[in-house]
Amino acid sequence: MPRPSQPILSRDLIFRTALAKLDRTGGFTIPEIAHKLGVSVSPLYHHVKGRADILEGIRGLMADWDATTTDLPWQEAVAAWARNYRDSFAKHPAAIPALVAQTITEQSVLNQYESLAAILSDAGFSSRSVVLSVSMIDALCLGSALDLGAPSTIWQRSDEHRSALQNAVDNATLGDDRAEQAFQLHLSLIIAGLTDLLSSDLESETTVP
Amino acid sequence: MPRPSQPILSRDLIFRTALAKLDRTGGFTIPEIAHKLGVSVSPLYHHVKGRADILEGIRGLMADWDATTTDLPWQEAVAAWARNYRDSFAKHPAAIPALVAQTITEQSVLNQYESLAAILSDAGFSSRSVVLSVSMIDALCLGSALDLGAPSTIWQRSDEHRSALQNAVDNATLGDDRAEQAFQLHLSLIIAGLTDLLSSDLESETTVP
DNA sequence: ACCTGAACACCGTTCAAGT
DNA sequence: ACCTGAACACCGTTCAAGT
Repeated sequence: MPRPSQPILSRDLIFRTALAKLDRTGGFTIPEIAHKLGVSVSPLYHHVKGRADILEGIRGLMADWDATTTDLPWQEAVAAWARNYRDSFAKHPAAIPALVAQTITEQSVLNQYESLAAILSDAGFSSRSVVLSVSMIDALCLGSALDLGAPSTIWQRSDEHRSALQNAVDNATLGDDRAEQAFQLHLSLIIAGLTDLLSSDLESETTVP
Repeated sequence: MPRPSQPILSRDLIFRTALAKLDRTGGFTIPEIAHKLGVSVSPLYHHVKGRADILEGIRGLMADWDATTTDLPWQEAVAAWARNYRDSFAKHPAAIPALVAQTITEQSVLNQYESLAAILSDAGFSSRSVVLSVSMIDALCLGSALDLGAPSTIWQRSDEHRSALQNAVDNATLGDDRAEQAFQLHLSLIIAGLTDLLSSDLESETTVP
């Protein structure tokens, strides 16, 4: 059974296979991927540097979003950015813990942060406000992503003993929408905060006539 | 060299040793802990169920906070809760990725969430508002903790090419305080949002006279 | 009860050797 | 260039056997 002369492997194929395994089983292993692709383990290392490289490739797959929807008011642009980032995680919740443990090197993702900073900067935010805003939006998206990827056991009802939290969960009738609605509200609070930041930035600018 | 009849090992000792290694090197291994404690590997399993058990033990050590500072207005109680939770992570940034990947089973931590829900519930928040509020505060603390534990590479200056984000970071003069100040502002925004939630909860209550 | 030493079934990674 | 097969240095976990 000779191998086809067409190359079997590619970085993209390896990344997609790993992401699929991650989605289905919550983890992946180099031997698993090799087996799935019908090759032995070592040729994989001809295409990727190692496990960390594969994880960064997966990050790139997930964050591959459509376009920088420009020409929007900054509030909407920031909201779209955050929603997009969170949704890219939401589609692959099982991948989140693995990604979150690893430093971002994937250029496309770094570019996304850059474009967020540009949106704010162009809107007139001071340097300090840009840094604080990006930090908060980053925490929002990562925190919400974790809530999706490994939701706290606190949200699952245990009939052991009545508690304030359990009662709230039972009565809230939010169901599966809990994480989504919390994200939406959280995002709107941050945008309101950014609006205030911008106002005081513009005020102190006029102080220097 | 006979072993002392005094027991050498204990769950607490194992947890502390593992946390110390985690703090120093960013990871730990069962053989490493055994070696550090001067025993072989297997007796560890006489005290802990396995690696996951050790991680939960570490979570318990970290979250072991002083007291439920009651008798505070709910805004301050919530702020103290969040600060306490975040700070407990901040002291052990290297442990965060490992903890965040694992479901919480440690009872003391679950109790903390419970006490947060009780604060809100007692203050008059509706069930829905309690669930949304706890979700947001959870995301805030976890997101900020990750920012501390594995800060994005975006915050490190690379002289490659000028960018909106790099310029902002260079000019912001926030330095090491970036994560701290972002957390503080973020927290105040959420508390402002909770205040609004409570207002509408109380309004709709009076609608039913 | 608490320990030792050895074993098991895995990892990720590398390397000589084939076509 | 791309693959095979085997090896290496590790893991986490278990178990018979000692005291």
